[in-house]
Amino acid sequence: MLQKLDIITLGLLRQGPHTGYDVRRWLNRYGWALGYSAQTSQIYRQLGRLVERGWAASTPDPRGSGPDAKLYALTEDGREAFEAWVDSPYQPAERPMDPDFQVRMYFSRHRGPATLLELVRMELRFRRAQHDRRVPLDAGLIGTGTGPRADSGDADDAAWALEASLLLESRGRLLAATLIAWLESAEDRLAHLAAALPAPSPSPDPLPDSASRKAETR
Amino acid sequence: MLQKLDIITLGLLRQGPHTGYDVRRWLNRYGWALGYSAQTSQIYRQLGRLVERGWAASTPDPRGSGPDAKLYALTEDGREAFEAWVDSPYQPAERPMDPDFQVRMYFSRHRGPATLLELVRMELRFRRAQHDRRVPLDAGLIGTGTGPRADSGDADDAAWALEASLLLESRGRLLAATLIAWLESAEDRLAHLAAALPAPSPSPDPLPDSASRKAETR
DNA sequence: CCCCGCTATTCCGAGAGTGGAACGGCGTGG
DNA sequence: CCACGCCGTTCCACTCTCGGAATAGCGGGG
Repeated sequence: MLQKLDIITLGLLRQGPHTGYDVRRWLNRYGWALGYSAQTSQIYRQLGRLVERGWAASTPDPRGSGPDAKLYALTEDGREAFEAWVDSPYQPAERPMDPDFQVRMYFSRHRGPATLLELVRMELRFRRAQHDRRVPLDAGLIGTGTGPRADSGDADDAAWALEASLLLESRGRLLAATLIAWLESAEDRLAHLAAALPAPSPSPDPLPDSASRKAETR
Repeated sequence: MLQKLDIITLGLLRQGPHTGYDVRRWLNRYGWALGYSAQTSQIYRQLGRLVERGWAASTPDPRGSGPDAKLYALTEDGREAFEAWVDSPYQPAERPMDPDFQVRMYFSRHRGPATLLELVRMELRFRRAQHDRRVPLDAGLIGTGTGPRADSGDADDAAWALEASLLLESRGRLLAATLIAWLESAEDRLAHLAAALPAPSPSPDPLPDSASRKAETR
């Protein structure tokens, strides 16, 4: 199975040849929107893996300063593997905040609104069902039966512990509700767009180039 | 350094002896509030690690059905290691949705509101700063300069790609804003509670027992 | 003049996590 | 009676990820 970093590297290389450093810069800057980040070492390892699998090839690219850069470009196999992934079935992740969905959405967008609409709908269905299944935390705190409590502190402590847990639980519920709300509005938007332009076609877009360098948002 | 699962197992065992299955059940049920989940195999491995380090000891506990269960209990060293972690400095994670904060909050709650208040404030400061540093995604899509664009599709495609990216970006911003809002309200709440009860004291609380079994919320 | 930050890549050990599968006995509902 | 779900543990082969350090040359600011 293809991992997140597989997709990200393939997806970025699909837009044209890039160096490991380009990928790193892109991730440091925009990774937040995907909820993903990666160590430098990992990125280069990943690019190495792509070459091993024959999905990318690197050509040396001399730079004015420092060591030569390696420009990685997708091979035909790589392109095929990537497109095969886009067509592969999507299974929403258990953890709602995992990058899976965002990665899928970002790197499937060249297929047009209809594809994304389907994706969003699948995610929405899954998250709604998941949301309904949630068991309140306090049940885990209070306990409903058998075990005779060992040594519960005074009532104040128990009350405080419950309070704290409920606070934390509210975080989860709030974020889940927000996520669902966003999915709903995205569904709306995409439905309109899909109706407007029915024909999809692939097109590349660039990574941030060195001209717009500055802070790497670390 | 202690990992999340280290903390979770230590924190749960601190409340009294439990089997690997108990931990698994707890995680499946309530892990969502922490944004964390783990494979069964991993839990047992983790418990084994605790024993290796001398932080827990297991005693066989014959059950009516199936194989004997192993009841894991914290040792004195384990308790110390756990409390040392509670006192250790907290460094917010890069990725806002990583379980780090929630784990910290949940398993520090026995220290009382003041501790959590400090924790929440640290997290809040960090997330606000991070939020301000975000670079809009479209800058990464449009590109500002040097590289001559290879073959950009027609304007429609570019417009659509931007549209899709902005949609995804709005998800990130919305969730970040929601998270910050929650942190603010939590700060409020904790400030009140801390003012009300100044004296902290540790107290245990139970895992969900078998009486309240039912669905494991998968 | 010196230090810092940016570009750019490489290497490595350790262990965390994935994604199953296997086994067995009990109780329950159909 | 049979199937299924619950309880409970174990094992495995990877693969991914973490974290840090090392190297190097250039340019700019103080």
